[in-house]
Amino acid sequence: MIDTKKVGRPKTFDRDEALTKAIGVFWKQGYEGASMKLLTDEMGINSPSLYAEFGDKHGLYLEAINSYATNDACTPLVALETVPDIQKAVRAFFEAVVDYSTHHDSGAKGCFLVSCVATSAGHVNGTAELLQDAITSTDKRITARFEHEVMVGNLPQDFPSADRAKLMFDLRQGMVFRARAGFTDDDLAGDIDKYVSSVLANPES
Amino acid sequence: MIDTKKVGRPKTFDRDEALTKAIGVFWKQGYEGASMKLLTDEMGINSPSLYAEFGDKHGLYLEAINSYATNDACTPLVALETVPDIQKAVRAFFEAVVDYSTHHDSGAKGCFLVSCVATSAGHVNGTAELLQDAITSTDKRITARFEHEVMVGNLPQDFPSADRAKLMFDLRQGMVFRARAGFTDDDLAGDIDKYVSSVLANPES
DNA sequence: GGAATTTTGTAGTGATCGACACAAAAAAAG
DNA sequence: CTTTTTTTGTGTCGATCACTACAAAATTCC
Repeated sequence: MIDTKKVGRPKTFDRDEALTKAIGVFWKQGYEGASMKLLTDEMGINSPSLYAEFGDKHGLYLEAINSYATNDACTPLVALETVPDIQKAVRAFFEAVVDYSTHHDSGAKGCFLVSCVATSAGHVNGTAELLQDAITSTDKRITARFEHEVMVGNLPQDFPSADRAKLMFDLRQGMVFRARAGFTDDDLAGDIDKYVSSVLANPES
Repeated sequence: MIDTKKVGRPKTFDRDEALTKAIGVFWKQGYEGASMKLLTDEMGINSPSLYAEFGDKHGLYLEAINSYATNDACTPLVALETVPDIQKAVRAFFEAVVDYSTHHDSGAKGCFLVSCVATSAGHVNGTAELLQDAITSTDKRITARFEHEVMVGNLPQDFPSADRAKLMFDLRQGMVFRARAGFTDDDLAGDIDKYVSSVLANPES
């Protein structure tokens, strides 16, 4: 019953597709730099449709952040959580980060949260809170994977899961920052080996 | 002969002070979010003075980036380069990062380059290049300090100076990102110990 | 088929954007 | 004191900003 018929003229756009397009515009242009004209042109709808669907530009922005945080931003996390071997899993995480920060479909470089939302956290209502949530939940998901590996004996008992999770996520911000500045996937790929080693290194006595 | 008398009505503002104020506005609001009204109000000058001094908004922005890159952004680097003991030097670097990303005079959080310029790198001419330069030169300065310590025997001969420099700088981006999202100095200070250890850890066999 | 409902596209709204024209003001030069 | 030079403050430019009023179009309901 998903595509239930409704009274009235049917919409000519898909909500999620339009939201995805909006993310790309915000990502490239920033919040204020993403004008309504740029947004509606890229989303393929007229502005009255946008306002009827998302309220206003600010509402669209918050929805874009939520959508990104629960989709795009998660692909490296999914890689980390699904690859069986922990060493390969951490590698897969960084590889996914490098890949989408240099080759995203929208053409934008870096990370939407780091390269756009972080800026708006200084002055756009509600964005700092969403950022904090995204960071905290990511820390926890990475930590959970490490703790699981400790429990099954693939990482030492004294492995500091929470600390290394933060280290791993913070290293990611550095990589996507470089990607935003114009470094290529080849530039960044060279760092992955060392970063995997540092993340999984045995705790020093 | 610095304060040489010149013909004509004297300026009522100091160029560097005005530029510092402008950095604060861009940092908090982003490039497009920093309107001429916000800028001139904060800088304490009228717009014709701003245009006479900096050309236009874009010119002011590029000068702000250069000024920041050669002043504020360098205080952690100076700490790293001046503290004799390498362990304490790396710690001082991170402590400086935490301090100014959570308590900058302007009231802005995070890092101007990461939280504002990185966003504009997607669409404002000339900014991506300045970012790349800042990243590359910082990598080199950190590397130089490590190489020196290797030479004098305070770090092992096989210490991967360039790799650890990148790791250290990338970790920094993660910390300032957290600061921008609203994490406090206390939140971030707890990570410093572990990050120093990871940066200076002996290479694994 | 006609009424009801919803979305569409057109064409704007006042407000604010970045940028500037112009003349008064304030200094040195002659 | 007059001239020259430079900066100041006021006022405003056309363009673009986010946003919306309105009527035609497209569907279901009865």
